[in-house]
Order: sequence, then structure tokens, then C-alpha cells
Amino acid sequence: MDQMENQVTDTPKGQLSARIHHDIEQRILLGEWAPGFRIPLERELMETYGCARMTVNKALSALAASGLIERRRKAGSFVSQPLSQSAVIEIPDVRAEVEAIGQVYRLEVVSRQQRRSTRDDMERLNVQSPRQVLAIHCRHFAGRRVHAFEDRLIDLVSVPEAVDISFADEPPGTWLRGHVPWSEAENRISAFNADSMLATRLDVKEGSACLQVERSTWRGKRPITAVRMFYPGETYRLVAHFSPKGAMPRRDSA
Amino acid sequence: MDQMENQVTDTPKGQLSARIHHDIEQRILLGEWAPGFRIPLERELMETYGCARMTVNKALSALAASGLIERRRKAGSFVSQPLSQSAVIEIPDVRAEVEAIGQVYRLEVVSRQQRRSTRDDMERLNVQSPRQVLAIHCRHFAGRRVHAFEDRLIDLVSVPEAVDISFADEPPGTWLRGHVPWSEAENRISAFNADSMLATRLDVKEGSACLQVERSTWRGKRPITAVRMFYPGETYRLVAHFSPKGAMPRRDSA
DNA sequence: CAGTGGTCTAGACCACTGA
DNA sequence: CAGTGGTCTAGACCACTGA
Repeated sequence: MDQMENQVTDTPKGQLSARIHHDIEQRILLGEWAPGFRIPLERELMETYGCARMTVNKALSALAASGLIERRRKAGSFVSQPLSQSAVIEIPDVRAEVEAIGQVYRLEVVSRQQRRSTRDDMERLNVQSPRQVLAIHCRHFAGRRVHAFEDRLIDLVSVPEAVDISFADEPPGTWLRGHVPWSEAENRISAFNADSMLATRLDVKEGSACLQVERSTWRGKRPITAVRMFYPGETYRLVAHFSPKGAMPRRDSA
Repeated sequence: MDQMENQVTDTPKGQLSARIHHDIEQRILLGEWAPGFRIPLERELMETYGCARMTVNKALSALAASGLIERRRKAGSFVSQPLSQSAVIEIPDVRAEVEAIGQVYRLEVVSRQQRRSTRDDMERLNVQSPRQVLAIHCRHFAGRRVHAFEDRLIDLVSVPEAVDISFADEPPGTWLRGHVPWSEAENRISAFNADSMLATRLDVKEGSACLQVERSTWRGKRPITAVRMFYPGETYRLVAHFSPKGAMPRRDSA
């Protein structure tokens, strides 16, 4: 374990189960235990660490949930073959995002329209029946520069109280997050060339590459909002930190 | 709980702790328990479900790890204020990605060069000292269309065995995943306009918006590889599924 | 300083599954 | 069919922290 290899992290002193988790994780990540390797059995680890089986089990269950190991009854626990990588992207609040880079945030509502949903609206919200919606266009500034252009649709059936909000002070996304619980969301990230409308909004040249993040949010099966965020391509970057996991924790298995 | 609201998921029958987890999660996601609400104490839930405290604790710990609730000693457990959203992006193997959309995968190695690292190479790998590196350019085809262009740098100090690999059959990313364990990675996603070189490689018009995914991978503190993947903007989309979490599980707290 | 969660113990019974 | 992990029990002691 602690050979000449530079030790990245020290073994935590606090909880025993965390220490077991950490020890095993290190051996896997530093390659000492390769994919396919059978790690010690729960009963063996109990003896190694002089603890109860539940303590070992807690550590191994967490490792299995994160995809680093796979557990099979009768056979034991094995280091996973890294199959698909998964990255966790943090999508912070727009205001927080701007302020994090030391800029002054400013919101400009370009338009705000309540209307009966058009065909396009219904497609964006993924609903069959027409309904009242709120369409909002706004610009998020970082200092004098346009940080992002937002094109949002809010389903007024799911969020009737949005009718009374001007969004002059609080960005729609921030307001929604604070007022409407949601259970599902999906993001689609793509690149595309700014047309003349968007170029004007973002204050970039027509044809400039922009990053588009489309997000749809549901509460149960009811759509809440659909938003398109556009960022100038030269300046914006989504940063994701990776972990070497085969799969993410299953939400339905506690 | 089961009022007229359409029930999205049924309560699982299997494990008791999973059932408790699910019950509480549903109440939060469907808005019955709003942010700030104090959920029942462990001792109360013990009585409700007629089980041991460990069983309740397992469910609540998982909910806390996923950021849905916050736990405070003496005070109890509270539904979290949704602060930052986090999305999990799956980055599948390139070949698998192409085959998943029903296309025939083909790899074309454009160039493969072993060299002493240039200034630019060292910057990309984030190292101070010069070293031998392997620079690979290749194109990934989906049928006749170019799916992606890859510009990769491999640190031969960390991965000396790469010297002997031609990468004619197996994409570099796939080979690396199978042969080199890694512990850290970072992704940077951006949009930019294709210059003439990239336009030729991707078989698109010069100036077309492209999605660029830069990824750096480390093993401990040693860099393994740095790659830039370019995707034509019109066709490629990164899809991320969201979960309403304040934070992702801390890896260091088991 | 009393109540809450954090963690652990030393068992138990069982489902599954590979030899 | 024996060995492994999955889950649960009924306790315990303690750290922390808010009333």
C-alpha cells in the first residue's frame, strides 16, 4: 500500500467503516487490485480490522453502489471492469455562477408573455393538450458581457403562481427552484451556430459557435418548465469531474 | 400519500429500508414535504414501520448522502433547500456509442507520433518536465459519416506499454480504459467554430459549430492522457439525467 | 443537559449461486 | 449444498448541539 508510490490521501482516522472503504478504494484506484481481482471476503475483513460484519458490509456496500466493485453471493466481491465513465456536472444557479468568477450579475428580462401554448410550446413541454404557458426571454450579464441568453417556457397548469411573478429581480430558474419541487429533469447539450437573433442577444458575431443547454423538468409526470440556455462558445465551459465508476448508485435500491 | 395525485412509482415490497427510503423520497419529490420541513425522527419512524433503528438509519443516511435531506443532531432531519443541481453524464465508449444508434463503427488512425513533449503537450498534460509522449489523431466513423475526431496525447512515462500499440483496431480510449487504472479525471465542454483543419477532419463546412469535450485523466498525481474529442454540432448531443440533489454523495465519508 | 443522530456490536435468518 | 452476501435486530456508547 504505502510503497514508493506517492500517497495521494491519508487514511482517515475517524470512522472505521470509512477507513475500510478508503483502504480498498485506494488499492483499486492505484492499480494494486486490478479489475477482476477478488477482494477479501467480509469475514476476512472482519478479522483484519477486528470489527463486526455490519461495519465491513457498510464499506463494501458503498463501494458496490458507486460501481467500483461488484458483489456476487457465494463468489465474493470483485473489482469492476470500468465500462462506462460517468461525470457529475454541477449546474449552479446562474447568479452564483457569475458571482463565482468575481463578476457583477445583472438580469434583463427581454420579454415575458402569457399565452395559449403553440404547437412548438407543446412539443418543448412534451404535452398533448394545449394550455396556458408563460414564455420568458432574458439575458444574464456578467459585468458588461452577456453571460447567457435564456429562453424559457413555464407550464401554468403545474405552476399557476408564476403568473404573478415579474422575474425582474430573480431569475426564473432561481425562483422555480425555490418554489416548485421537481423529480425528474433531462439535459441536452449541443453546439450550434448563432443565427442573427441569437447573435444580437448574446452580443456576438452571427455564426459564432454557441453552447446550448436544453433542460426539461418534470414533477412526477407533469411538466414544469423547459428552458434553453445559450452561452457564447469562446468563453463558456461546462466542467465535469469524473469518477471511475461503472455505474452510478441505483436510486431505487436505497 | 396516495391521494388523487397520479402515483409515479409503487412502494417496493422487498427490503424494508428501501421502502422507507422510497416513501420519504416520494413525499419530498411530490412536494408533500417542502424544503425546510422536519421529517419524522428516527425513533418515530422505528415505531411507524415497527423496525430497528439501524433500518431507519440506513434509509435516512442514503437520503442525506444524496442531498435530499439534511441531518442535524439534536434537531432532526430536514428536507434540503435545492441549491445546485447536479447532472450525471454517461460517457460511453465511442464504439458502443456509435453502435447504440444502429450504425457501423469504423476507426481511422490519421496519425500516430512518438515524440519528446512540446510546450503545448506539457501544458495539455499539466506537467512541468519534458517526457516522451504519444500523439494520436483519429477519426471515428458512424457508417459513412464522421462521428468524432479525436486528438489524444498519452504520457509514456505513466503508460510505457502504449509504445507497442498501433490503435488500428481498438480506439485509444478503449485500450486505455482496459489497461490503465485511473483515479481522477476532468472534463471541459465547450462549443467552437471549426477551423479549416477540423472542418476537413469532420467533413463539415469551415466555421460550423462543434462540440468539444476535453478530458484529462490522472492516476494519483501522474497524468495518463489528455484528449480532445470534437463532434459535429448539428448531430451530437450530450444527454444528462438530473436528480434533484443539493450535493452528490461525498466519496470520503464512505 | 437532554435529545438527536453517528456509529458500532454480536448476533440472526435467509436468498442466492457456484463448486 | 455449503459458502457468500443482503438484510435486519436489539441493543450500546458517544458526539454533538440546540433549547
